[in-house]
Amino acid sequence: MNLLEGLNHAQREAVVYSEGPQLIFAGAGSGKTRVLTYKIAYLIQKDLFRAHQILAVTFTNKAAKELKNRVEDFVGPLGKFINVGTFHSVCARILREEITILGYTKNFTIYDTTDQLSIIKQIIKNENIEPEKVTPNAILNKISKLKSDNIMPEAFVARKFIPVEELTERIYPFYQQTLKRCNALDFDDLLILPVKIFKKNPEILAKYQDRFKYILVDEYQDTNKTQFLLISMLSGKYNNICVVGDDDQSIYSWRGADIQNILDFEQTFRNSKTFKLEQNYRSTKKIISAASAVVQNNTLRADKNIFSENEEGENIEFIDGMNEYDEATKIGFAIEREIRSKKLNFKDIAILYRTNAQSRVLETILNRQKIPNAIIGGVRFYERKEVKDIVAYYKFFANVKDDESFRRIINTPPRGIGKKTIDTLDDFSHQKDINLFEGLMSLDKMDLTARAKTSLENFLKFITDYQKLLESVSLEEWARMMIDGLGYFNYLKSGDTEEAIQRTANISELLNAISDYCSTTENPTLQGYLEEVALVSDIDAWQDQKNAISLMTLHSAKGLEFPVVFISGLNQGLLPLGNALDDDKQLNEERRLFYVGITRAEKKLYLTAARTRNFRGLDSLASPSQFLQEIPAELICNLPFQGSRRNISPEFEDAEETSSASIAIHREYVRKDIGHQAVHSFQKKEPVQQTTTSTGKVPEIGMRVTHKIFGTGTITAKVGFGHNPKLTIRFNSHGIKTIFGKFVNIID
DNA sequence: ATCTGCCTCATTTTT
DNA sequence: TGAGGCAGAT
Repeated sequence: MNLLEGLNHAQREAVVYSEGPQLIFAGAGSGKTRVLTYKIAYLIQKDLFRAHQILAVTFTNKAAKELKNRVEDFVGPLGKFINVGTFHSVCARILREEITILGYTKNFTIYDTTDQLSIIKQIIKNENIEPEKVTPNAILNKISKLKSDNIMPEAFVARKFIPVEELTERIYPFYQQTLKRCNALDFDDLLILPVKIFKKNPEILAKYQDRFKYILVDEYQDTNKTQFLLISMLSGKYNNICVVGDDDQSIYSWRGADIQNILDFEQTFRNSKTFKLEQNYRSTKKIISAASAVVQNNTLRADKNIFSENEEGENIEFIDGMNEYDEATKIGFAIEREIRSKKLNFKDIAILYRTNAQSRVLETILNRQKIPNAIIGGVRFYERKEVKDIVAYYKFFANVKDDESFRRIINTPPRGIGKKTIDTLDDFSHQKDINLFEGLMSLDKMDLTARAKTSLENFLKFITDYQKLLESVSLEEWARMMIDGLGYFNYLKSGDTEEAIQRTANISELLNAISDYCSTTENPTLQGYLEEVALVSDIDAWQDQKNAISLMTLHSAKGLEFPVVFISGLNQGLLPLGNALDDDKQLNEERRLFYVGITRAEKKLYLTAARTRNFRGLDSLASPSQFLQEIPAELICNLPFQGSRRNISPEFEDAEETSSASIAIHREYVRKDIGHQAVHSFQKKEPVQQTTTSTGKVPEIGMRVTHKIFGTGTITAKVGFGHNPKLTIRFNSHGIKTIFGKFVNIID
């Protein structure tokens, strides 16, 4: 088969070029994956490189798998020898071979964010550091940021009088030591340690330069400095590197991605050649026009002109809800209409949002409307308590130096080892600078009660027994036997409560996943399984064959496409997100995120917003996103809030009153789960009850009041004057609400 | 040692 | 709103 058929001119040029560094600017929907696949197949077919000499780095494991399969379609079984993976998984593979040179062992553990945070908190405690209103989270973010810039503790100097930096300077060295003592790596270590090894050991670098003679990197706009160093080192000898990306789709600067990597490519890699794919095959003309118009508002972007020769298409549709429930309900109705009129399947439709928290309301309402839906992300399977417990055991068996897992399992299920005993062990180990498990080995030297000692000895025996067992039975069998030996099912109260049933089911699910792993992997190991678990992304776990509406964040949607797309929550403060509002750089990134969202849509795009939203239990006014204005009016129907309504005007305040009252009523329905009808009647805009008559008194802070729905409460804040100011009220049984004065009665 | 309930606090996106 | 931390009860 001729590989070059079915490619346009620009795509063909990009595929065929193979004389050195190559940058492909690939606009959204321009056939990027196609070019990557064809290019790899071309390199192999033309015998320019052997399959195993090619390294392709993708953004998700799912994309890696797809790429591999598609290459195999062209070049046959040979294709499975190409090296494909995410930066993190490729690096993990390198480290499994080379890490001993840094003093770690090959069975290292990969720590997740919870583990990282826990370490920071312990350091703060152990070193008696006064956290002066800097959260552990802020420190962790700072450390991660440093690591993505390839700055290790010894190279970091804090700027004076910047508390986060000063604290980080103190904590970072301890943090890194702790990881090493635990034989554990965080996500950033996976990238930074190979760089460290390559720098110090040219012979090891040379080995990998010869192993990976041709390197391709997808989504290059989202690489950070460490990733850049990695690929420039690896490609340093043969200079065969091809990167693909789109600066307009850079959405990961918050985790260190540096858009400069792609913008500077031509200067950094000498004799490079740049290609541009500008024709979009995915979306209608109207969608592309809207996307271009929006992104044009950004500064600092490479010059490009994306166009579509597809049909004109339908207008973009704006939907306006009273509140987020109303917004979701209207999305549901629109989905039904789309499916009926265009004979679509549920899986042809996606709802995108800025934050995971938004999925809850959408899910509730869609379920009520009986629209099958699947949430990607949110509370992940491996984050659930029972699953984390068991996985912590597995992690500990794979690497007994893993103190974080040790802490988690030492008394779960409860075996009589309490806080005091653990503190003793902790102090002992900390003083001797050894792992908790090593400390446990010399428990005779500790000052403990006989009872505590026995409990610890039993635990130790359990561990050694099952360590031995692991050597004599298959991983799959062992995984189950270990859980049985623990009595974990009993601990879950083998029983009838809804919760226990769910948790037991999750453990079974976990065992299934292990069976799956064992039967699809050539040489299954505990450590290999754990690595897979640590590096799966939400999208990797997505079962796209299922016929359901997909709900996911805009970030997760990168690289995907759907005939019909809803972008929800187009409110100021949400998209763009709150603190991006006064920072131009961040605002640019939010806009790119919106751009990514728009360009996921093939045929029809809906943009939705709500007039009020509940934030942390507080109903508050929401104004439409500034991005809506950036879409040319002729491309969109029902654009609201035009003219004077942009700013909060008296007219607008009225709207708020009615809606906050209806929200209260609505929410009460939801609470009582009268649900279905409630939502529909809400839809029909039942007249709002203008209930209470004013008592004649002016509400003041500290007064007790009653409300028709929320009962009694106390006024804690007031905005405005007279009989009808905006009040913040702490209700006895409904928490804090913001309500207008005329809806409450003052108690004498 | 373990459990319960109250209080406080909050950035959001993910490997 | 909801998770996590902590004090006090069992």
